Amino acid sequence: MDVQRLELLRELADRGSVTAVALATHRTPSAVSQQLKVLEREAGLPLTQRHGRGLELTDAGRALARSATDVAVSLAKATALWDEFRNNATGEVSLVTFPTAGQMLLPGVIKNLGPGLVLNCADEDPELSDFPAFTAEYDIVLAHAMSGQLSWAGRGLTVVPLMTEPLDVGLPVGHPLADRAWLRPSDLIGETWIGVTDGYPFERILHAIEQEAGAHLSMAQRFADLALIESFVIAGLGIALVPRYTSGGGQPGRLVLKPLRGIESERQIVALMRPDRAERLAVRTVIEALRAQASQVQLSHSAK
Amino acid sequence: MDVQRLELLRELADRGSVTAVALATHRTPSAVSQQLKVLEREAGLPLTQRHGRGLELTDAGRALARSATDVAVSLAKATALWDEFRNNATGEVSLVTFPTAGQMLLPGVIKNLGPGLVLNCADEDPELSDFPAFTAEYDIVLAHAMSGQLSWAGRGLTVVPLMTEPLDVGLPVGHPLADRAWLRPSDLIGETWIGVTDGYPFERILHAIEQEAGAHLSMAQRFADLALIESFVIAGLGIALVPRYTSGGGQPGRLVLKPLRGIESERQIVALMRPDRAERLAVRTVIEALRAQASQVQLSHSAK
DNA sequence: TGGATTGTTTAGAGTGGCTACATGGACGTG
DNA sequence: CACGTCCATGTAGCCACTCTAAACAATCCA
Repeated sequence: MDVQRLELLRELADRGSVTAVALATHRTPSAVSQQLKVLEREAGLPLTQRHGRGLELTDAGRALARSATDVAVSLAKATALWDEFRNNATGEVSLVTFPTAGQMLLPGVIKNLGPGLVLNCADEDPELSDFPAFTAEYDIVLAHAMSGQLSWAGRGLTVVPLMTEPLDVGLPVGHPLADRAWLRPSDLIGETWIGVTDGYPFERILHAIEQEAGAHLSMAQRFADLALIESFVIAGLGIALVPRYTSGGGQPGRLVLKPLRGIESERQIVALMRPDRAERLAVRTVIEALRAQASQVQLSHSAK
Repeated sequence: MDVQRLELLRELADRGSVTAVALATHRTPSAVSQQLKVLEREAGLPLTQRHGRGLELTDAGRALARSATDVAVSLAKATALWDEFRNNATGEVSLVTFPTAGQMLLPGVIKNLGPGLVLNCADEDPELSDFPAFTAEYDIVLAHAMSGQLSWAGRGLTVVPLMTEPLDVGLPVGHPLADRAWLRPSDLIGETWIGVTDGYPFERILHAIEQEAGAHLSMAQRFADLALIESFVIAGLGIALVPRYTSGGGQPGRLVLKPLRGIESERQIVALMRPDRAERLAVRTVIEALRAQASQVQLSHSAK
């Protein structure tokens, strides 16, 4: 049972097509196909079956792919170990983030990384994105979800919580509610809202507000981009739910944030990784830096 | 980091010399040496160092070898998984035993194994043997030790307890103590003893008897072979400590066994394995058969 | 039906690990 | 102290394995 072949099977489980695996592993589809065939002959039972013009795993194939993850993890632990012996946390680490988390965390993280450790970042619109799917492509995936809503459970991914960020109600300066210390769901009925795009995690909170207050919120607009939402709020076109630490960056002093009481209103920001990648020393170093930066952000806000 | 090379390092840790590794892996020493060199270059730090005319591992090498075990284990789990899918517990399993355990367990085990599963057994005199060392050569090592005396701890081996066997006092028919239901250490002072060879596990019990009774036991002979000891006891030349389930096989009815009270007098029989080998389906099947046979032996004795 | 996409086959080329043999230290013994 | 032995390591060449390239087959969609 060759490890490389097992790895190929695992990639197939993650990516779903021979061509995708070939692309990801810098091989031709032919090579992948041949190796899978050899693996199947060794196993003595079919691991894949044709489905349309594509290929899918059998139950045996899926089970084997899952155990291939364990192999990859222990192998990654071994290489991490010898990286520690050389204390050599170098290499490239790739990361995707959704915009606000990137703006809040990444500059500080990159400044604090030692030489030889290169962090390649990209951002991806969270609106329609399936965060776990990105773990095939990137070492670290920054994701967010409402607390208690574990949208990435059960896929065998490593999840590292980085921080929880309160979601406040954003108001324009001079708004009637702007001199309150905090707001309750019932205060918010009758206001015009700038909402988020369907499927966006915040939506759940808005529903909770409606439920708690026993009335519907009138949703004037729906946007995905936070800066856009804020500019609407500042312009007096409505109020909106905004994350506390990442709002008002562009136009400070013109947006008032009020905490919500009566319902839990916060999002959790986590790092998602394939378990084997999570073991790499370079990756672990970046994760540590992310956690440090996150707690620093939280600290500096609670100090104010 | 190639798995095969890691495996070679692990073998080196277990066997201590390049030549031994080469012999065990059906390669020439040259091939082993070359691969270790490649591994060292990949690691970027020395993993071995010369010691006399031989070779020994550095700290880094040892650490890496240890993590190589984890890799081997997860790999073995993977192959066991697909053996389960084919429910194909076939192959060869090698086993060493000390004589009495073999006589007690192996015939029944071999009879109950399915076709295609070949169990190759050997016996090894336990007198001078370092049981853990045999795990390099055999898949399963049957070992015994006094309860509470874990002579094989801390080597990263898998230990499966099979049974605990009481050690009784063996007496010739007609001996003055032979009509007692059980014996205490103080009863045994003044008797002539047939002892075991130095270093044999039973010795500890004899010391415990001396300690408890506050007197020395007179040790007439010291033998390693149990059948020899028994024949001396039957001939009236002394009394001896004998394992309850495996004694009297040759000459039934001429040896009387009496349980000891007042000190714990039993040995524990266990199976020792390298953790990766323990995961193989064929090995696990044999272990299951051993446990079943062991509990059957215990049951049939307690029924009498 | 024709083009696009996806997996598989075949033949050929390159790489990497193995064997065989030779070399060079380290130990023990006469 | 020289000799044989034991052990690890170089060197050259061979073989096996896995990759690429290109043709092929099957399916989907327009």
